[in-house]
Amino acid sequence: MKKKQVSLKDIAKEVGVSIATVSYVLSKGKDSRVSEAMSKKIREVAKRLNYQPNIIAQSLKSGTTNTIGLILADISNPFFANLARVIEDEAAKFNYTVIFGSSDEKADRSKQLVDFLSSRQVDGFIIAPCEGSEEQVRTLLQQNIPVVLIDRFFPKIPTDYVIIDNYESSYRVVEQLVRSGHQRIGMLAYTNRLFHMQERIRGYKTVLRDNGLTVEQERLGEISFADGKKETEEAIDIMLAADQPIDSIFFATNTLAIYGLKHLGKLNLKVPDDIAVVSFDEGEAFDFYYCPLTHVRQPLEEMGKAAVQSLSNRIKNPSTPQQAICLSAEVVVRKSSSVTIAK
Amino acid sequence: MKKKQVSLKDIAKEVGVSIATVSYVLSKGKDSRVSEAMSKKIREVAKRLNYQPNIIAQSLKSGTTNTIGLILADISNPFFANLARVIEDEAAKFNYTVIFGSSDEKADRSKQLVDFLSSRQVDGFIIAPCEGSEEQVRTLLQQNIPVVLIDRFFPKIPTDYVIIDNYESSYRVVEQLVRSGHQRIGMLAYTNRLFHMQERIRGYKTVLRDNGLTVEQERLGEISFADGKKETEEAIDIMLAADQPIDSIFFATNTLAIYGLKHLGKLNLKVPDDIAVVSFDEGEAFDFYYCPLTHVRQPLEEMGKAAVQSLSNRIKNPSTPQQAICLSAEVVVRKSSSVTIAK
DNA sequence: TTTTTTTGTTTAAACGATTAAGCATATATT
DNA sequence: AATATATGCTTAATCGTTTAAACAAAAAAA
Repeated sequence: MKKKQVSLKDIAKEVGVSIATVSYVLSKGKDSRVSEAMSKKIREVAKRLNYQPNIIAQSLKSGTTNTIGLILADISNPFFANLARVIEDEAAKFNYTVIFGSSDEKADRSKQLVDFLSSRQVDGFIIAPCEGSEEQVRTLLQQNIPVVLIDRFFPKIPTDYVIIDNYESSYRVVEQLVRSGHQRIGMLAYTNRLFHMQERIRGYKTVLRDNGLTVEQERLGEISFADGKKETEEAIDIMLAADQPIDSIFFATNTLAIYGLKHLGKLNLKVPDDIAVVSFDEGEAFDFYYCPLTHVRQPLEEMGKAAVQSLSNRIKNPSTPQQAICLSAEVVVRKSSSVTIAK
Repeated sequence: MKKKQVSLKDIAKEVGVSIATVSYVLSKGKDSRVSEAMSKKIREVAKRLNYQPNIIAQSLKSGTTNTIGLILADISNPFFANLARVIEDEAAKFNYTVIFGSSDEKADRSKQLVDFLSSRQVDGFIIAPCEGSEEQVRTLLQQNIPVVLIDRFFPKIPTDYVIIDNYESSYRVVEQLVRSGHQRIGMLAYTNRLFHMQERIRGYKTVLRDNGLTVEQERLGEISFADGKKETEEAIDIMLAADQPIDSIFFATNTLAIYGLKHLGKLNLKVPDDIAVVSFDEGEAFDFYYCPLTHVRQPLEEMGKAAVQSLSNRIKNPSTPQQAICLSAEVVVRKSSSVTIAK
C-alpha cells in the first residue's frame, strides 16, 4: 500500500552487507575496494529490486541539485518558448534539469519565483529580468548564487549576460524602411525602462536622424504590457489620423507585431502598399500572414547555448570574471518593407 | 566565498536555543508550546538572517516533494504548450510545482523522463502517453505512484485519465463538410495505434458511411511523426492527382493542418473555393490565415484543471476508484468548410 | 508539603545517500 | 618470525529538517 522506493538499505539487507558497501559498489564502481564477487551480487540485487537512487537525498548530501532555475517573461510567447526549449536541450547536455516559471513582466511575481527556486536549491539561475527586478538580482549575487541574464540586462549590475545588439539591429531593420523611400516611420514599443527596449528606440531615432528625417514624438507609441492589445490599436489609429499620417511602422516585439497586424487587417490596410512594416522576432503565426515580413531574427540557438555554458562555467568556477556576451542579429529582408508602388 | 544558505542551526546558534525549538516556532507557529517571547526572538533572527527553509531537506524527511512530473509529446506544439500552462497554473493553486519534458513521441525518451522524474521523487505524474509507453505506465501503477493520463489513454490499463470524445468530435467536424455538399473528403492522420487517433479516424469513416459516401483507402493519408512535413505534402499531391480528386480535407491535428495549409498555398489552391478544410485544434498561426478555419476546439482549460484535480485526489487518497473523465469538444464553424461556390 | 499537571525546552532518531576513518584478515616484505 | 602493506568490509558522521519522547522547572491541585 505504501509507496516506498527501494533504498540502499533494502539492498544491504537483502545481500547481508552494510549500506556503505552497497553505496561504494553502486556509486564508485571499479574504484572501490569491494570484491568482484560481492560487487556482482550487489549489482544483481539492485537490478532485481529496480533500485533508483534518491536524488533528493543525494542533493541534500552534496549540496548540489543539478538544477537550473529559468525565469522568463512569458512562456506562452513563442520567443521565450523557443528560447526555453533551446535552454532545456542544452542544459540536458550538461546534465542539468530546468525548472522554470513566467514572471509575466511583474517584479513581485519574479521575486516569488526567485525565492521558490532558491529554496529548492537550484544550482544557478538564467533570468530574463523584468523591470524593477534589479534588487533580486543583486541579492542573488550577494549570496554567491550564479546568475546569467538573458535577452535583457542591467548595465549597472556586474552579472554575466547574453544579449543581442539591440541598437544595431533596430537601426538596421528600420534602415530598410528608409531605403525603400519611407519618410514617416512610426514605432511601437513597450513603455518600460529596460535597457533593451531603450536601445531599440535609440536605434530607431538614430537612423531617422542619420537620414535627415525628423523624429516625431507622436510617431513613437509606448504601450503598457498589461493592456497591450487595446493600446496598440489606439496608438495606430492616432498615428494614421495625424496631419502627416505614417507610411510605415516598426514593431519592437513580436507581440506588438501581432496586435498591430491584426488591427491593420481590420482597417483594411494592405502591407506593404498601404503601409510598410518591419518587426522584431519571428513566429509561426507570421508564416500564414499574406505578406512576408522584414524582421530581426534573433539567434535563439546561440543565445540559449551561450547562457547555459556561461552559467555552467560560473557554477564550476565562481570566481570567473564577468562574462558579457553580445551577439549580433540578422535582418531578414522580405516584402513588407518594400517601396510603395503607387503613390 | 562559500555559498551557504542560512539553516535552522545558524538561527539556533544565534539565539542560543536548540534546533528543535527553532523548527517548532518556524513550522508550527501558535501550535507549539514555545513561549511567546522566545518565538518572537526566533522569528526576528530568522528574518534578519533571511532564512529560507531548505526544501530538499524537507522533502527527504517528508517523502513528499509537492512536485508533479508532466510528460508531453512536444512542448513546442502550441496545443501542448497551452495545456502545460494551464496545468502549471492549476497546479500552483494546489501548491504543486511542475517539472516537465517532451517525449517527442518516442517511447524510449519517455522512459528516460519517467525514470528521471521518479528519481526526483515527484509526487505524481500527468502524462500524454506516446505509442509504446504502456509498460512505463503499468510500472508506475505497480509502484503505487499516482498517474493521470491526458489527451490520450490506454483502454486496457485502468488509470485515471482526462480526454475528449475524439470519435464524436471528429464525426461532427467532418459532418460540416458533408453538409456543405462535399463528396470526396480526404483525411490526414498520424500513423500510430494510439486510441485517440484511431477514434478520430473512426469518426471520419462513420460520418462518410452514414451519409452514403464511400470510404476510399487512398483518401486516408497516414503520416509518420518523424517526417511529417514531407509525407503530408506527398499525401496531398496523391489525393489531388487521383481520378476522383478530393474536394476537401480533414486534418487530424494542428501540426498536420499547418503543413497541409502551407502546401495548399504553394499549390495555389484557395480555401474553401478550390478545396475545403476542417481541422483539429487551434493556434495563433491560424489567426493570420486568410480563411478562418472550421475546427474542433478542445477545452484545454477544463482538461488541464481536471487532470490536476484528479491527480491531487489520488495523491491524497490512493485508493480512490478509477476516475475516467471524457469531455466533449466544441466544433467551431467558419468559412473554410463552406460550400464550393462555383463548380 | 507532597503530588500532579502544565509549560518550555532539549535530546535523539529518522529520511537516504556519501565518505573519511577504523578494523579485522590476508598477503607481501623483511 | 616479525613487521608492513593490501584487501574487504563496517562504523559513524554528515547534509537540514521534522517530531516523538524525555526532561526540568514552574504552577496547580491535593
